[in-house]
Amino acid sequence: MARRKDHTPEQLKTLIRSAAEKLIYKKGLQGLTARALAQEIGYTPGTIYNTYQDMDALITDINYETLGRLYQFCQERVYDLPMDFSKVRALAYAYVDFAHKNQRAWESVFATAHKGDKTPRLPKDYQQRILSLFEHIEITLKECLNFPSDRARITARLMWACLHGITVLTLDGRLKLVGVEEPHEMIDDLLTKYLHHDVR
Amino acid sequence: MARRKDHTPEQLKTLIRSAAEKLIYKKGLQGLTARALAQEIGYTPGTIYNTYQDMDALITDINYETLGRLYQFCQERVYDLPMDFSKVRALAYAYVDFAHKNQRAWESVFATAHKGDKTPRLPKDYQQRILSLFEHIEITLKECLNFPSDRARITARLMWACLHGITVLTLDGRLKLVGVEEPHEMIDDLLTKYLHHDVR
DNA sequence: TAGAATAATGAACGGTGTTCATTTATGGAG
DNA sequence: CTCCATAAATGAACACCGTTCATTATTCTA
Repeated sequence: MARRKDHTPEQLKTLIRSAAEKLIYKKGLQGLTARALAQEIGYTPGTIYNTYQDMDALITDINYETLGRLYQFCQERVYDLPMDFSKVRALAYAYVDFAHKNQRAWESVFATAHKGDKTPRLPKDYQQRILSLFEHIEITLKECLNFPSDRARITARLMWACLHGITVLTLDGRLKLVGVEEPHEMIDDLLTKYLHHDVR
Repeated sequence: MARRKDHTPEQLKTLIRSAAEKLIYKKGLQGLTARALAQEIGYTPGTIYNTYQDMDALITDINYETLGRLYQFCQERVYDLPMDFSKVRALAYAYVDFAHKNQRAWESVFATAHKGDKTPRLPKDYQQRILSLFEHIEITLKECLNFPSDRARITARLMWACLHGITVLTLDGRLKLVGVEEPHEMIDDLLTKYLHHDVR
């Protein structure tokens, strides 16, 4: 068949993306193959390549979507909280909670693909979305803990790195062996000591 | 041909492993394929499967080796340092420095393989080697900063998580965009605030 | 020296991403 | 209403991937 026009190009793109997200949710990145995806949406593999240049572009698109959801998730968790330390903590909790609730999608974002040597420069929108996450922490530090701008910048990045490490280690089933405590406890420990150093 | 016996089984295992490490060093995990590896050592793919059950077992073995090198690297960096904060800091530096010097190998260790759902329980030796790393930090905290045992345990894990996060974010070329400062600076910032909170 | 044991092979299977000539349904023009 | 240009979907094909295993060639043993 050809030109079925069951879907407009945009509908098709959405269809592909949501089917791909479903596959990642169920089986992880490994489960996302062109053929499985095609089967899922009732098309053949070739069709996917009319919409996305390659599977990598699709994955990047999904990761972009995931970053957006992460951002929104963090926003909703903290927007109505008082402007004090509890808001900073809630923001940190939100990050690891999102990762745990969306494990496979989150792993996909940070999977070290590194196909060959080419560092695949990410699209500008994608970069901007990452920056937004940093800015959110940065602003929160300024507003809630009265951090000066430069200090907030540095701290935001360090905080993110630590959160990221905590998340990786608590998510990765292989490392369960280290007896990691609940991530929230680790965050409490980190924040009360690291941040209060400045605050007091 | 058959039974060439150019190499004893052990020689062959070493040959395979070092050739595989070379491939990972040059091209990353993506570059390590059974066929490329066979070519590298002058055998055919089938031969590899006489030595290793599958490619995963080979990778696990290499990662085990890498963990050993990491441990030794950290030891050598700190063993002759005075028993104070500078030793703790040197240990943290050692971790990120090793990761940067052995980028591809380090990535291989922490690559979220997750083939399917099966969490591939790691060999006992492998687990022990990870534990050794934690213990090294733990002991250092006790000896250099007079941490009580339980506090050292918790702090060692948190410290490792943060180091890990810092390493990931500074290594991943895709995330260069966040303007991460030198990892040493981040570590200084983290340690002086987080650890000194207890020390003072 | 004959035969058993074993190391290495390489063809084959089912999987992957990707390309592209071909086919086919459709929207518009005559 | 018919025809055709256009666009959409196909599916066969290519070059890879990990893995298996009957076969082959070599060495060791008796």
